[in-house]
Amino acid sequence: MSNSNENKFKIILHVDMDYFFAQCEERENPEIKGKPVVICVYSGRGDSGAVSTSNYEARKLGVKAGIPISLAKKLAPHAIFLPVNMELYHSISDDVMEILKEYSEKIEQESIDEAFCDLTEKINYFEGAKKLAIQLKDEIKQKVGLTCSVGIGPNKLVAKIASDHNKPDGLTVVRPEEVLQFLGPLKITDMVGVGKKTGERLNYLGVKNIADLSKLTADELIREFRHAKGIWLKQASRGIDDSPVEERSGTGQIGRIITLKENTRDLNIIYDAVDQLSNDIHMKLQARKLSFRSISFIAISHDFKTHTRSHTLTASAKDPDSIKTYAHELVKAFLAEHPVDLRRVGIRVANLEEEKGQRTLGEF
DNA sequence: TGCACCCTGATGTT
DNA sequence: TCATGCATCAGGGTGCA
Repeated sequence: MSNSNENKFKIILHVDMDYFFAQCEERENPEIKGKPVVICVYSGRGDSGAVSTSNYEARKLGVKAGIPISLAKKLAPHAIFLPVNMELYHSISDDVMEILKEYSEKIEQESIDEAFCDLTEKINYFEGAKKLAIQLKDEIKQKVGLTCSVGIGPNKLVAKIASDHNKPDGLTVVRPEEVLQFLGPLKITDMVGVGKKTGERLNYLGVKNIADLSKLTADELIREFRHAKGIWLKQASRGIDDSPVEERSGTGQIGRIITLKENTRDLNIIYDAVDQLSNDIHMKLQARKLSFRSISFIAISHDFKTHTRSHTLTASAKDPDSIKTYAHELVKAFLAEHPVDLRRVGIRVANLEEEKGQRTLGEF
């Protein structure tokens, strides 16, 4: 079957590193392999915190991303508990992305451990793409020492669901004519973009799997989820997705959030924390030569409610003092309105702009 | 009235 | 049960031509 002369579908590959953070740690300390490994984000309140991710041995015991560390310790008392080491994971991620770039110029890094690769121009039939995927998996295994799961489909949506279909160390190829058959029996929460909340609402409508979802009319879905999401669900349920694989120009926002040592509304303690976050944000902006035009203060109160206060500047800024000054104003305004103790505080900058003077010659 | 932008909270994932 | 740290998105509000 030839694609080049018909050009009716694309060939998209999605790579998803298996239990990434935990696998990185296994590579660094081979002696922990085979034991349950739990990667933790500690909040700084003793053993309090949440599980970032875990390996399959730990998952079998019920230890999965997002659960409290205290619960993880009850479920898997003999597991290896390690703090996150983002520096290591970023460095390994860079190595994987370098390999991926050898397979296509068109790649889109989706997160630290996932990426899309558009093979349409490289290969014109799915069997060839499958051979490339086997080669890619092997190269990552040899050079980086980690396994990954790969999905291949006629678009990003299907490729991503396919990579998730058979893990770890899996390879799933979904040809255009197999899309409906592949998606139909899957749970609605297997669909990218359908999480717990949306899943519950769909369950309420009698939808159990993607085939059920595809039977609902666009009107019914729009009535429940409003226009944009309704249309998207209708299309996605039939495996339709036109979004291109494109290099991400970087994130649209940069944020940092921390948990305070104890719940408080003491201005000095909150200012100290906010200053520390502002310095971190400043360093991230500097590293990427960006300035910002809007800034938010994020407050999670003692009752775990999230609140935000934001401010948009008339001109962009980048210096640490500006971040701190605006952040302090937002903190004051928030506390004046909310008589609550805060558990976590965060700062986020958005409307990011390339620093002036960083333009390339081509733009002149 | 339509549009662009802003602010906020919900959501998804780890 | 106890509950991190990020990013993205959608909906409602507001101001302006």
